[in-house]
Amino acid sequence: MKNNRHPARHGLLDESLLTQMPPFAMLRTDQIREILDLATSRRYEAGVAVFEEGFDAERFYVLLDGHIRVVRISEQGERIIALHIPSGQLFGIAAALGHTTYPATAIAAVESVALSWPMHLWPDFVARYDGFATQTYKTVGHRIEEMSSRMLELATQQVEQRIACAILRMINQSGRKVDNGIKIDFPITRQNLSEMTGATLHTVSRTLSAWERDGIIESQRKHITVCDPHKLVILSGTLAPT
Amino acid sequence: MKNNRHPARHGLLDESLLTQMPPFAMLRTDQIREILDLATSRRYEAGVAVFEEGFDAERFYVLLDGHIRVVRISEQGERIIALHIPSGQLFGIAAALGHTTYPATAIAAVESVALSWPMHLWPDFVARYDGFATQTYKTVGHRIEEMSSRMLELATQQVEQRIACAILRMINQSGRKVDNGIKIDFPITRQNLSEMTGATLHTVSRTLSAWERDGIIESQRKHITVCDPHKLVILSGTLAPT
DNA sequence: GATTTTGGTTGTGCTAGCGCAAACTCGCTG
DNA sequence: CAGCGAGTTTGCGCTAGCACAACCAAAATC
Repeated sequence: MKNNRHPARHGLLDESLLTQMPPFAMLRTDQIREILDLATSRRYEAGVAVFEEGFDAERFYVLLDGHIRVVRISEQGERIIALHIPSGQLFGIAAALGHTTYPATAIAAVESVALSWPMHLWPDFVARYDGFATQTYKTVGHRIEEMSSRMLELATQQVEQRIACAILRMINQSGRKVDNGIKIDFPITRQNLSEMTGATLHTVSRTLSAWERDGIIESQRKHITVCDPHKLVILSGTLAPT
Repeated sequence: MKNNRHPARHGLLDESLLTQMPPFAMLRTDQIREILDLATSRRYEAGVAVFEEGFDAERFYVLLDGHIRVVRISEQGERIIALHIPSGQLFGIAAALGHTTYPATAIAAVESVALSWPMHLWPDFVARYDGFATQTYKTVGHRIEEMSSRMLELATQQVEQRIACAILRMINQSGRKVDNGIKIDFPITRQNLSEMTGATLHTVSRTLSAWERDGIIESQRKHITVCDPHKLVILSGTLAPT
């Protein structure tokens, strides 16, 4: 997934890009060709917003490479990370759920590449491509489940457990095996982690320091490697993060 | 909505029952007749579970009358209320989002009546009845938005603000105008409110007592009337509850 | 390679809200 | 109508985690 970082400008997109992606997995090559011909491809620098909360939901996206953070901001300016989107998934599909504007902001966590289509093609996609709707709604289902689990955590768990859950979740979704453990393969700062757990970055930092002392994790700046996942699960209160 | 509490056993259901409900609003009478003929109607006592987390998602439901609480329980036995379903809405539609089991428990908050259909009819409904899918996914969209707002609250707001948000939300969704203000038209205990906000029932009780002293609300056991919604909005930090 | 920026660590109060405990009040049931 | 159970109120001490603050270190920029 990390290769081929600049897949193409229009017309040069390779069919194989979409074949592994759930929403398109069961389509024939010629169908994928059609879809690609309608797509706009764009690269986003790390930190750049793909779309912003409140703006007209004109397009829907599929992430080809990279990682997206879905973010909401409270009136007091506090930020939370509602969701992480790994590559291969659809995002910005709010309009398919009846919204006219994006209900959250999508920010590239690393340099990312996404295809997008104007929203008016959505009904065509659903009608024409078998399994597209099903796969999409499955994705929605997962995200709902994840959100409800996170609500449960926020409402009932201590900060330390919430941090553990957040890390386990990221490992499950985007962990890469490395020699000394499993590494989260996109950058996360303590600040980010605090925005995922509703804690302060200070508390997060203290907690991670303690875990590092105990050999549970290793962390470089912006990167975390879990050496002892099992201990983390214990700490998390085993809410079996989704 | 409060009349006709025992709409019927099979075969005696009245078409008019469904015409005001969004998912069926744009259907012809004969289509509604078809749908009703396939439905099972059942009454649920207050406190009874319509379905439970983890069980096979065999049926989907529409609430004709009453109120449903969607509940999740943590491993430590802590409960949270993820959602309130007012009458007229679909619920238990997890299978349409790719789940094979219900991801949460649905409990009747008051004596309630719901229709249900076996899940295998879902694809037919979507295919045959125009607008059914659209309306359904709109509902899903609202619930996602509500959940994400609540995550934002849980992560960033103080307990008092969260309680204010929770009450405002219920008022918007199911407030009934009464002489001294607006009343939430289903029973809520302090315990319930604590399960919605991730606070203890003690703190909730204290907060409501203070508000009652200040004339913002009036409360009887299991019932809350908001006398001064504006003050509550101020207290809520105006996250514009969804 | 000096400087600035961004991210991380750590220490020290302080307080919101929890945990525990006790008592009180409706409304129901036998 | 006594007794019970469910819901509520209130007091008190304690602590998890926040706020504030100062400092450190990697990495980007010039």
